[in-house]
Amino acid sequence: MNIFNTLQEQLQAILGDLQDQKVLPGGLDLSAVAVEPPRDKSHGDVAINAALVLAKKARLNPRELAGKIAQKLRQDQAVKAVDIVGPGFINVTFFNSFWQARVNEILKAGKKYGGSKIGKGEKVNIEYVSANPTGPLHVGHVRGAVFGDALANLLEKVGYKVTREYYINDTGAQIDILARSVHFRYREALGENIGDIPEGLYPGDYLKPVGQVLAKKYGEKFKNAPEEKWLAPFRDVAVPAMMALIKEDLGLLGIHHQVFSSETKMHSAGEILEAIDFLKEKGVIYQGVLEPPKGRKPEDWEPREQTLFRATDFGDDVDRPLVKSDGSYTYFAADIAYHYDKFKRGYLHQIDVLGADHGGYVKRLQAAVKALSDGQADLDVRLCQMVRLLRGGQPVKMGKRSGQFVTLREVVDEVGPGVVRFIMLTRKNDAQLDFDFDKVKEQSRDNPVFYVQYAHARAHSAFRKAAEYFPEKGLEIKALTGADAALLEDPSEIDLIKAMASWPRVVEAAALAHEPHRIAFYLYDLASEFHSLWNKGNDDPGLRFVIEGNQALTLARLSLVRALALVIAEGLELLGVEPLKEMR
RNA sequence: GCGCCCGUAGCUCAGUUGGAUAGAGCAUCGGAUUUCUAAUCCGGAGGCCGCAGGUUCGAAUCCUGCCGGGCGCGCCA
Repeated sequence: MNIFNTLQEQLQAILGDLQDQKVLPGGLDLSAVAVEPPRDKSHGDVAINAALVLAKKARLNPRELAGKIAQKLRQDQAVKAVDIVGPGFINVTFFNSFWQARVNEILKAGKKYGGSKIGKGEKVNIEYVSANPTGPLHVGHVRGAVFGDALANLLEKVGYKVTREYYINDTGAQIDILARSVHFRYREALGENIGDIPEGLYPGDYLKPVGQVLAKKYGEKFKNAPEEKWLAPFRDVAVPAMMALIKEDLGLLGIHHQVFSSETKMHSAGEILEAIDFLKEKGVIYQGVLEPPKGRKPEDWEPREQTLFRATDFGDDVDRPLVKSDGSYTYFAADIAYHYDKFKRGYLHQIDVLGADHGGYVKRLQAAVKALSDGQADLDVRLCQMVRLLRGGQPVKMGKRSGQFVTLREVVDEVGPGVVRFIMLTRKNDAQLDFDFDKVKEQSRDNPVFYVQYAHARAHSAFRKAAEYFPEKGLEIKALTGADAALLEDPSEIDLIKAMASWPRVVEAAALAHEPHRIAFYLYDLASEFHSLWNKGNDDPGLRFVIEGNQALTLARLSLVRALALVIAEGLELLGVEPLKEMR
């Protein structure tokens, strides 16, 4: 349960009563009324702004209105105090017993704790990675991959029906380059000395196996044949081979898409034509000439009449071309068809995760979705900024021309999947991120992954310790739910419970904002709260979790620790990180 | 020239979608270890939230204009 939502409902009922009693006018807009944790702990447990928000419309003094609301709030037995502070804030403080009851609630909810149904089972399509199938994934792809996957988890947690999708850009110039590169490897596999792979082609060794497959399949048939003979069949072998590589790479991070959509299919199945016809009927396609972009030297600019989508009607800056001068469709035309396809498959919520260099692409995509769905569907485009790879504070050099990227596999092999995933989510997606190999392997407070994992491991350490003293007593959740939570009296213990009580609210807010990094920050704060409590036990042995000879107190405290471990584990799993029970 | 993102402590960044006296970590200074794992904790110091206006009970957050940085700008994908 989300205590803030519960209180919000209570408050709405109170405001309804006040309206019935003509204290407040009817038909008030209550949407701005917020129930939230105050920043400052001295301001109680929950802050309510209702009086401030409503006073003007009700023509009342805010403090006076606050008094009327407060009076009703005080009738709740869990409420210890209701204070009216400053201009009219209502601060609610609960009895310890209210917080103590939360522990059992968390244990009973188990893995479901923090989940909700605000998604109402609605379908969401989240498209991420979508790297060109020309080679293995490199670091540049990792952030979007992790971000998209964590966001998918998060949306599922709050009750959306999520589809993880990958759009395969399996056509166009770079795929032809792939096929040509593979042709060299094919000749190599036939025993020819090919020397260096020419400039402009993909030089990577990962294409050698593809060459061998082709050699086995076609023998010498295409060895000296003209390109138009072999280009298509080589593409048909190379692309699936690259997709297999990519899926394998993603698997290293625990990422598995459910749907793979092909750009080629958009072209060949006439889906582009269908989408454009559909838009034509709506009158948003026309033949026209674009103005050259201002300010830049339009050296090779020639005015040209082309087929345009009236994107400016839907918030874009200029209308966008759909057909190239050679008569084929633009990438954008295929993308329109693809998003139309998603709409037809019933996705009214669509999310695209793209690199920040695609920022200029966002408006036209949203314009397209708006046009295609008559405004029924929404598209959120999340842009992931670059990751700077460092080693000991120094940038890792990557020869872009030689194709010597640091691969996803290399990164995962060196630091492990959990570390990669967590660190990628320690920044907002649109902020640049430093990834320092040395730092992320460090085992200190500097390193948020270890800090959080260590808290989880410490919790399990307490269970192990308890098992020494109370071997006969089950310490599993079932036994702990019978513990007497009233024994949890220390302010630090109550603080820890409060932190855990806000977990559902954090999950909900992170999901709605499409910001999984909030989970990482929350976990860090929660871990900090736990480490603090742990250390109190060092200073004052009476505050340790395991108290020899006092089984009741030990059980109560272990129930708290168990709840903590549950929340951290669930948070880590949302991020796709495996919680560790031991870190020695 | 236009559009999007960004500007918060010396450094790296949060800031609960408009709340109260702006918070963490690093670095710095001082303290806690016969430990349920000190891989941790407690405390001090550190701020014109880029600048200037505006909106209102209330602005780091919303609006406008500047300054500074990043990305992008017809037939690449």
